[in-house]
Formats: sequence, C-alpha cells, structure tokens
Amino acid sequence: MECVQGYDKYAYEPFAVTVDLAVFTLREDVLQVLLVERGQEPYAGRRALPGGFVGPEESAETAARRELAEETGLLDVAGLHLEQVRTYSEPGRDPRMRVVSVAYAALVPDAPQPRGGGDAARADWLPLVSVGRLAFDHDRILADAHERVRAKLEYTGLATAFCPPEFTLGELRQVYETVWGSAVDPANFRRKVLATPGFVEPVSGPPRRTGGRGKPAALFRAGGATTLHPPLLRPEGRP
Amino acid sequence: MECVQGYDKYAYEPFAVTVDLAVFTLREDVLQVLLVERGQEPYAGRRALPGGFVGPEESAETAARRELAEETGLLDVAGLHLEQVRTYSEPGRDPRMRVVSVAYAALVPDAPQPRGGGDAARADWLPLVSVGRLAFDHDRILADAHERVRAKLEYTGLATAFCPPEFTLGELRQVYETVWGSAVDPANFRRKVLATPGFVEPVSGPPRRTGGRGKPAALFRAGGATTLHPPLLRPEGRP
DNA sequence: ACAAAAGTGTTTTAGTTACACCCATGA
DNA sequence: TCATGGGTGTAACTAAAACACTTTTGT
Repeated sequence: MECVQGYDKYAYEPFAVTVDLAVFTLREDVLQVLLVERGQEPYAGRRALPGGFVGPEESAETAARRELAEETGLLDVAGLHLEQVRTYSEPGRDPRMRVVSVAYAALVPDAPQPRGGGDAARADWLPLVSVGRLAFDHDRILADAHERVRAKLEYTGLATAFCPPEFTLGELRQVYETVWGSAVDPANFRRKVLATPGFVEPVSGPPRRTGGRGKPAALFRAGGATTLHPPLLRPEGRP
Repeated sequence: MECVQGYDKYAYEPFAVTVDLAVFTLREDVLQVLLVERGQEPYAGRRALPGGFVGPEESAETAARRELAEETGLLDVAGLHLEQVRTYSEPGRDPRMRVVSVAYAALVPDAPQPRGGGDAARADWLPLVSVGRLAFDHDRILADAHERVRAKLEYTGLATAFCPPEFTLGELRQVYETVWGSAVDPANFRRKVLATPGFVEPVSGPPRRTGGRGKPAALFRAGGATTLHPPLLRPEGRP
C-alpha cells in the first residue's frame, strides 16, 4: 500500500479479517482436532474450525489466542504453541461477504473437554481420520495445518507441545508415531533425542512414572531448542 | 467467523488488506531485492517493499502477481515462483489506518531493469546486504522472506527459479552459495543434484556453454520435482 | 604453459538401521 | 513367571565430506 498516492478508507467494500484455528491434541493415541458445529446457514449443521473476527485493537495472533482460550477453556493459553499457517483470501470463500482469514495451528497437551464457550456452538474433539467435509474451505485449511504440524515435528522440538510438562521418552515417541502414522524404533529414537542438545532435559528428581506395566521411565522436560540438528526424519520421507 | 450469530459488514472499522512483495534476484553473484522509494509521509524517502491493495474481486495471490508484473515489467509472470510467507496484522503497523498485509516472496531469474510502473515510485534492485532500514515493518517482512527462501532451497527445487531456462550445474551451485552465503563443494554438489530424481534434466543437444574460462559445462533444465529427497542441507545447519 | 572450471574417483567419517540383550515392574 | 516397556550395546549399512586427479577451455 506504500505506492498509493492518496487513498480513502472506504474506497473499497470492507474486508472482514478473521482467524481460523486448527487445534490438535492427542487422545488415546489418536490425533484429534477441535471442531464446532455450525448452527445456521451457510453450511448449517456442518462442522467447521473454530475462529472469529480479529478485533479493531488486536493482532491476528492475539485474536487467535483469545479464541483458543474461549473454545478450549484452557487457562494457560499464553504458553501454548500457536503457529501461523497461511492466509486464505479467495473472493468466494464465504458467500456472505469478503472474508480474509488467517489460519493458525495450535498444539495442546492433554485434552480437556471443551466447553461451548462464548458465542460458539458445541465444540468437540474429533479424530482427524473421521473428519468429514467441513464448512467453507476448512478442509483445505485443516489439511494445510496438519501437513505443517507433521513437517514441523521433523526439524523442531514441537512434539513436546503435545506432552504434559514432564514426560517420558516413550510418551514423546508416541507423539511422533501418532502424528506420522508409522512406528519408530524406541532405542534409536532415544539416542537421537538425547543426542540433540536442547531438545529435552532430564528432570533432576529420582521420580519415575509409567504409562502401563513396564519398567518405570525417567522423566524429561522440554528443552529450549527450537530447531533440531540433525532433523528427526520420518521413515517414509515426505509423502 | 463461523460462530458469530449475526453480524454487520460495517460493525468494525474497515480493515484494509494489502500484499507486500519481497522479490529476489541474483545479479553479479549477489542476492538483490526489489525496493521502491516512498514519496510521501509516513516514511517519506525511506525504501519499502513494493505492494498494493487487494482488489474486491482478487485473491491475495492474484493481487501479488499483478503487483509483481507492474513493478518488474516482466511479461511471463504466470510462470514465476510466488510464495506466501506470512501475514502481518499488528494494529499499529501503519499509522494511517488498520492494514493487514499478506507477504509474498518471489524469485526471478535474470534482473530486468525495473520500470517504475503504475503508481509506484522508482523501483530498484538493491543488494540485500546494503539494505538499510525500511519503512513500516518491512525490515521484519524482508528478513522473514529471506529466511524462507534460504530454507526452501534445502528441501525444494526452488533454486532453479533463479536460473535461466537452461543452466549449468555451476550456475545452479552459485545460487546456493549466494543465498546461503557459504561455499559448496562442486563435486559433491553435482552428485547430489544428479542423484535427486526430477531436480534437473539434461538438455539433449550437445551444446555447451561457459561462464568464464574453464571447461564448457553441460546444460540442464529444471525438473518437475518440488520436494527433494534427500534434502540438500546447507553446511552450517539452520542458524 | 598456466589458470580456471568441469567432471570423475576414492578414502574417510558420521549417522542411521536393525537387531540382540538386560532391567524393572504389573498382573 | 511371563508379558511389557525402559534402557544399553553393537555390527552392518549408507550417505555425506574431503580431497586428489583428469579434462577442456581462455589467456
């Protein structure tokens, strides 16, 4: 807009700017996504990604974080990983008016039952595999967000965002296996993770914990590393 | 916006939606970026990324491609690589009004002298290293776009977008060395590129060409591959 | 003849895979 | 005690880095 000599705020039909959220969690070793059910037209009865308008004094990220808190009921939304995926601006994507939407992907550790907070219709976790057709272009948005998360696990420490504050390496490995949909060798996984500086750090206390009935495992915290060297490549490359 | 019961197009102060372009090229083995000089306040005299409003019937990408054609004077803009980088929406980023901007990175092969087309002030190529402070938040946008391009070279065949239709492997290697800012072993580079299916394909004709005074090199075309397996990692990891 | 770049070959090294094996716990 | 998952060790394989070497041009 720098090249415009003079302009008028109201020269164009106004654009609405919204955020749409693809909120992922892991429940029972299944990747799930938070969806709302639309109450009215268009797409009444269809599921959609939660989202909302960006307020006059907000950035898109602030709006996304606010929506995330409203939809999930989580309290410590400040610490959650929120990542801008893409912006969708096709003229016809919302039949009612011109809407430009900034999409975000969020990763939350456990899965609190969502409250249909604020103005939202029912919000529910749904396994990603059983998501049918969504409203608007949300199929595309969800697919883009999913691919982004899958790729990010390879070269960032993002997987820890799915885990509670303290976790075992088995739990962390589960994250990769679930998101990638393929098995990972426990021994090699352990070595790679521990060999990557800043990925995880051991919890000092001698406490131990187990998910099932094996040997108790050591606990770790997320480290400060954002990018991994070398990356943790998934078995099949990028399909 | 799916959760809003009823809404009014004019409920909020209107948002303006714009695109900003970081157009990169390689001139004399230096990475250069296309910048315009602002004529009036705010930031009069400062350089800025070219860009403009998204029209009522356009998508952001369409608007970006249109601006690209206007600013560079290139004719075959349809084939150029254009990539959405991020969307910037901080409330104060333009002092005049609320502007949400979708940033794109573009890679163009040779460097035609830009015409100050359309409503743009003078547009000029400037080496990336000698870019001073830009208007608005364009420093940040340019940095994000640069990092995106650097990273994309690793795992996509994007580098060929900087090259003419037919190029030698030495020229292609120059692209990597210039964008990454570090030397690449010619022998190993050649092997990696040729071992990656779909990255480049040999030009059938026996013609040869040389940039300087060495042995003439074989010519290649860009292959159809978008993602590289394995990735072509830069020496220093990801700084 | 010499420098410079293309292209080929080879050695060395690092990383990954695919296992075998022991340990600690719940049922 | 047996199944289960945690944790360690190790040999085989594979990709990459480093570098020597030949080829073909311009000067």
